Amino acid sequence: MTKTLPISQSLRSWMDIVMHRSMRGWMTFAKSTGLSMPQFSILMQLHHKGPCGMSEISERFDITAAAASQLTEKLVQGGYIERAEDPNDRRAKSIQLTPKGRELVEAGMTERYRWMDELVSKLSAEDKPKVVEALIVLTEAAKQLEETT
Amino acid sequence: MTKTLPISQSLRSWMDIVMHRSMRGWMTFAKSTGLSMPQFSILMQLHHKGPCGMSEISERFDITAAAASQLTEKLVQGGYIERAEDPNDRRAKSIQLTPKGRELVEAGMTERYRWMDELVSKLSAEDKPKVVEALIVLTEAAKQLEETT
DNA sequence: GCATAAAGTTAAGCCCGCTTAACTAAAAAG
DNA sequence: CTTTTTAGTTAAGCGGGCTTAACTTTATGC
Repeated sequence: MTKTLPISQSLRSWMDIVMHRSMRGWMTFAKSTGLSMPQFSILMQLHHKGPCGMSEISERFDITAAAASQLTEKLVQGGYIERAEDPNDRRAKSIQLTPKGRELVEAGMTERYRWMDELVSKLSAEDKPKVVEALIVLTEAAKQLEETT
Repeated sequence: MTKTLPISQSLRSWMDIVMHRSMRGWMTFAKSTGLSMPQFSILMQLHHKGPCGMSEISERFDITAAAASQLTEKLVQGGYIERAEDPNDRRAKSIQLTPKGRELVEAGMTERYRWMDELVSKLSAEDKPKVVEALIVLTEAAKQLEETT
């Protein structure tokens, strides 16, 4: 009867606990840097997807071009990103992280990873390989889903 | 040499992809409700931890009592929460979700769960039991970690 | 080549979250 | 019973994000 405890339920439990934890950690870190969440989110986006133009920022975050421009301006003045001219289209600007920006993002990730490492340390030796296997499967599935979206 | 692909790395990959996805989903939903993120976060907190007083809000979100008071005031006016007097301590107010508030939170969760269900549908029949097992192990470990913190 | 569209920027104005400071009311301490 | 502490509210003011509107500059369509 409980042979296969519903998989979706186990996923939900896991995600609930993890999201709660990570979300708070993320916001706390963002606040500690003195950056607002929108600003921090832009840095994260640049880290994940690499350099991009203004228009992509406004699309991604669903804000007007004006808002994107103003947000990035503050990040430029903070020294976290730089605006370069796109040689192919001189209207466009290529936005990318500066070393300082990259450093900050990585510090945030490190913080998040610390919790994960503590989590791993709670696992028994025999559980670990199983967990690794499952995580790889899940990650693969998630990537597939990203592509189709 | 690659016998045990580092477990922490597989966890990180998984978390990276999942956080990115969920975070965006969460903010998008919050925005669609017309509530700000701080407001929405308070509703989520109430849902997870149940009714609480003002002081707990300000502690949790690391804001002053004044800020907490103003934020909740807006949620009260929106009809999402209600402030009741604590009979034991007439200074204190017990804040809790109204049906409307609960509905909204649950709609948000449903949205998040939809993605997970799609994910599950990508898994092969033979992978599922393994994944369930691993998730249970991970959830257990995470709970242990919560307690000690 | 000229009109139109596209990529960004700038400024004015709005709402919001947050803080400090001054306050009310109830509980605890003495 | 008075003093002090605790829980919460209110108001003034700051800075931030966002929007609209007006503008500049570069690319494209015909």
